[in-house]
Amino acid sequence: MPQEVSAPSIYQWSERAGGKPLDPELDRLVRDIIGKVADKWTMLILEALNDHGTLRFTDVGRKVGEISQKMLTKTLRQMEADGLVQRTVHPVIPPHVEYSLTPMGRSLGGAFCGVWLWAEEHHAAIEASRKAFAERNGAA
Amino acid sequence: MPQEVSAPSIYQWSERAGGKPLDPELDRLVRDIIGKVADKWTMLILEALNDHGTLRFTDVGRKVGEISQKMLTKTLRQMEADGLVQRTVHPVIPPHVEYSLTPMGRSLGGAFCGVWLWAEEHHAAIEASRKAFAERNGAA
DNA sequence: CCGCATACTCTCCATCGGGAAGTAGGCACC
DNA sequence: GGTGCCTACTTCCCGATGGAGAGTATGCGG
Repeated sequence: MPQEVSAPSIYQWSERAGGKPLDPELDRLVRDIIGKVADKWTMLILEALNDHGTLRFTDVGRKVGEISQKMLTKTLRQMEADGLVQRTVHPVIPPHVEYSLTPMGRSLGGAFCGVWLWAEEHHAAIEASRKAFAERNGAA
Repeated sequence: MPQEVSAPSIYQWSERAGGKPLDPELDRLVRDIIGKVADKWTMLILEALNDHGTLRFTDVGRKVGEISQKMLTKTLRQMEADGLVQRTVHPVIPPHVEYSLTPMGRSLGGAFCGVWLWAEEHHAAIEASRKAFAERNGAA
């Protein structure tokens, strides 16, 4: 896939950021962050922890619903690395680990709020669009 | 992974939606939508089309940067099905296909604006957190 | 005839996620 | 003593997905 190596990417960002040009390295970093956090599981976990405060591993899974232990582990670990959640390990057996949002995690949850609202407002339109698309394309 | 079958999921949504209870079927639909749109490529394509208006297939790819033809095709198709983009086919050879945002696509782009801003504001903190996490965990 | 353009489609292969089960180790109960 | 329970992961098998690269159709121009 051909790729522009000139300013358009910088132009994009400068528009959104109100005129502040960003260098390609920062551009890559922001994309990496988006690639990590703009993710269904991250969003659901942010919501679960935002709603309930501090939760243990299995409780996070319960609140999120329908997530494999593997994805839960993976996502929580990424979020911990990114500084979105705080993981507190108690030195006991059985293991006792708690997760809670950091202030940065909470602010990301706030940023995603509009997206959740958008999905709720537009679900009917999307469903209708999908139906029309399927009919136009003779899907099974 | 155990899963709660009772009200908590409804409780979550009702909080965000300001008291409006949602049924499990709607819950599932909203999650499906989030799973489809809360996605790096969708976000980047939304931005590219928002910035540049109408673009041809290869131009979308150029503006987005570093995306495989396969992912570009797949994502555009999903967005078309969801009603986020309009795909206009001209009956010519070589093929001439244009993509542009629908009003709904534009509104989703607006909803994601806060997330982009968040990533730009917090990239340094995330980078620092990742570094500290790597040191704490003896990563290679 | 050959090369070019475009918007996909296809192939090979590496990576990732789902589903299910395994693991460690203290505690309670029989 | 043996067994089961608990928790937070880790591991295994296998199908799904994405990356890289090339192929495809077809009219036009040199």
